[in-house]
Amino acid sequence: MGLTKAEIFTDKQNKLAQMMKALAHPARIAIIQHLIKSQACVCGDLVDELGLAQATISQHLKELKTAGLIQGTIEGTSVCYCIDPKVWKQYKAAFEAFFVTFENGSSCC
Amino acid sequence: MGLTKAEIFTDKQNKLAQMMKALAHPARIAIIQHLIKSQACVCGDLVDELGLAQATISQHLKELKTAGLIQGTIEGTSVCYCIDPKVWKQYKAAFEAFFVTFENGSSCC
DNA sequence: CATATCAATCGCAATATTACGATAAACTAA
DNA sequence: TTAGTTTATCGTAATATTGCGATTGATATG
Repeated sequence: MGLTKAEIFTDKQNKLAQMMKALAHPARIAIIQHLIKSQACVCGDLVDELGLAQATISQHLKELKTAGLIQGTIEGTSVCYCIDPKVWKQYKAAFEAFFVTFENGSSCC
Repeated sequence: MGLTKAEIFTDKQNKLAQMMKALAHPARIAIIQHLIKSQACVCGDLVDELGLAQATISQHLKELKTAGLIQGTIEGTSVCYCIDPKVWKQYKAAFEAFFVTFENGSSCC
């Protein structure tokens, strides 16, 4: 079916899965890392950095924007992207909260 | 195309994206959480807990097993699943390492 | 042995994702 | 205005994911 049955899961489960999904592609990881590395705002040189077509990059940027992880401000003809620190912290906290639920456990089988 | 161009990204980027993907579905999140909650190993009652068909649960379990996050040992007619603490720690470390790359930053645009 | 139970796998249908060329929209500069 | 630059969007093709019914294989139990 390809259609996730979101209604049978909790809001938290759906949201966490959505967060994971936003980062579940190497291109989006690479975009985030590039935005972080180049301290200042980075515009369209992502196309040169990664080996993907402009349309593809734009699509990934859109997904990251929809996820809230990045912001884009128009600057002349180009657009300036950067991480949204607030959302970043939320992601970080959500991931930490998830991973902390299983600590120092030993496998039982 | 639907085919990720893995060869243009680094190993780390591909691996991290793969990890995210393994958890990028509410059913898999729910499975993990259920395994954690019920301290002891839980076998086939996942089908009763979540509202998904047996075949679907089995498929998600397989993906989690492929990701290394869970182990399954046969116990009579049923199978006993639990988290692999070693891999869990690796995931935790990888996610932390990723999120720590952007700290106390302020949005620049 | 026959039957019941549990989990994995197969096969299929519906939908989602990834990628890209082509085009459009917005702005700059000449 | 015209041409050039940059990014978004559209349309399309290839592939992946999700979900489930049906079947299979393995192991109990009568």
